Amino acid sequence: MKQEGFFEQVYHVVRQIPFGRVTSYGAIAKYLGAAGSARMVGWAMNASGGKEDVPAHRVVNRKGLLTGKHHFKGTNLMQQLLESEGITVIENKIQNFEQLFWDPGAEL
DNA sequence: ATTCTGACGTGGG
DNA sequence: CCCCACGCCAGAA
Repeated sequence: MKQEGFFEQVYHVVRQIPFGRVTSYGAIAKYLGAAGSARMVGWAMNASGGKEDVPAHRVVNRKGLLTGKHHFKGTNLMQQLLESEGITVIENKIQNFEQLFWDPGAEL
C-alpha cells in the first residue's frame, strides 16, 4: 500500500512543524531520504498550494529567505502568516532564523 | 521515449 | 555576506 506520491511525504513532515517555527526544504528532503533533491520538496509544496493543512509559509530556503512568497495568493501573504506566529520577517528574510529553525531529523 | 522546468543545496571564489 | 556554476530528481508536455 503506499503509492504515496512524493508530495504526501512532504506534507506529512510540514504538517508537524510547530507553531512559530520554521524549517528548510533541505531539512525535509533529508528527512525523507531525498537529500540533495530539495527542489522536489519545494515543488511538492507548489502542488500543495491548495492544501491548508500544509503550512508552506513555515518552509523557507536555507538562508531563511521567503523564496516561495511569490507563489502564494498575495505577495505579502506568506510574511503576514509568519509574523502572525510571532516571527519577524525583514526584506523577505526571517530574523533569528537559526533560532526558529526546526529540524525534523533532529527533533522528530 | 525525450526535453524542460523548478518554492534548493553545496562548493569555490 | 554576495555571486557563479553544477547537481539533484520527480512530474508535466
